[in-house]
Amino acid sequence: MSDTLAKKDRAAETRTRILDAAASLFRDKGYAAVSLRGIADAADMKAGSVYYHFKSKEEIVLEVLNLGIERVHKTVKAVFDTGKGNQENAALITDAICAHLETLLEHTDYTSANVRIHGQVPEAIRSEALVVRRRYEALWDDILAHGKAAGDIRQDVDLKMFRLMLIGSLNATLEWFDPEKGSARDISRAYAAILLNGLMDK
Amino acid sequence: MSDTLAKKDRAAETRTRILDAAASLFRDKGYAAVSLRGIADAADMKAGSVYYHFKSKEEIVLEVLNLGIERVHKTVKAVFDTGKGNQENAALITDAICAHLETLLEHTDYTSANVRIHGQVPEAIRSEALVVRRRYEALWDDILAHGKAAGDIRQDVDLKMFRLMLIGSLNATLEWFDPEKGSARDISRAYAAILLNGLMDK
DNA sequence: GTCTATAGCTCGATAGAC
DNA sequence: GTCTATCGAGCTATAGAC
Repeated sequence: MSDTLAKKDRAAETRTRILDAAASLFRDKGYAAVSLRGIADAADMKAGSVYYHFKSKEEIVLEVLNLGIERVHKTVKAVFDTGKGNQENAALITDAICAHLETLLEHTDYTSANVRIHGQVPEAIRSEALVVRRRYEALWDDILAHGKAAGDIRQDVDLKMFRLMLIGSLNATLEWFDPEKGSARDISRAYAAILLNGLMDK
Repeated sequence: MSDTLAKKDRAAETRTRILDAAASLFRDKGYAAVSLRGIADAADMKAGSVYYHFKSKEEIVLEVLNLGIERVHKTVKAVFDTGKGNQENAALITDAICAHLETLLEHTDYTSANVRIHGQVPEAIRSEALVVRRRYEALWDDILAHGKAAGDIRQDVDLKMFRLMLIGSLNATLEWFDPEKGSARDISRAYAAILLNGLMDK
């Protein structure tokens, strides 16, 4: 049985190697510009072998997309679950922003691949990926509703639009982030300060 | 001579038809997924004929990219030049945000194609397009410096980072904007209110 | 200035040896 | 489970007729 387990582990390890290679390439080049031969090369295999683990390029990209969202969802949810009982809302939202941005910028090609290529994949894949994405958006709606219920958020702000703006602006950092010019944590703090308090002096 | 002019007009008109078709397709499908046959189809020609007007797909995309930035640059610059002598900075920045967002969301496929595919084109094209893009970023640096000099902007805000965040968050609206659920103008006003004053009640 | 035809590649995916 | 070999399709770009 340990023999069977070892085999399963090896198969899973190869699958992961393919997915890692695909996520990194999709992130850098977009969906259409990445070939299965390119993915296979980066995973140290021949193109034909990839089809033993996945039945199509679309199946690979769907799994990359969903893993990307699930990882950031998990980290932000942990922050919210831990803090919602005992933190000020400003601190709680700041921590959630940091969790999203640090995962995106530092921890995984999957999350950044998701941001970059979600709009480029075939319609059928995009609508499947939207199911998982919507669950993450709902988490942010909960976080913001929690703050509004406590009276800490301006009553005239449209929270659905704010959530779209928030996630969009965090994801847009991917296009210019350079770890040599400032850490993900510093940028996260600065973003939170602007989003919570604004640009203008008063 | 009017004969010569008419010929030039017709040639220019065909060029424009190709660029319009390309901008719209790039915006919808990304760079690599759009073929020259697709562009030619949308411009009512055969693929071979496109090469009379452009020497490669890369030449087409570079022109689309640059026209996109130049159009938004022109509208935002007009707002700044008109308002900087006689408007409050909060109103001036709000108007500039509206000008950028309304051009992006309503007025031209070129600007939205630029936002979507800038990160997908071959490196040589991207670095050429960056020259024009940097001029637009410098305009925003001027707008923000003008506000800071007047003492209307918090002294602790890093304006370079804010400019990156601002343009990134405006461009990100492309991914979710739906004209049936709210006009570009309403979204612009809401964005400006959040960016200038923040989310939290005080 | 636009057409047809095609050269020369690369693509996703499959078949079958090992 | 990974390999080699290949099919059929679609790609950019070019050549040459009209």
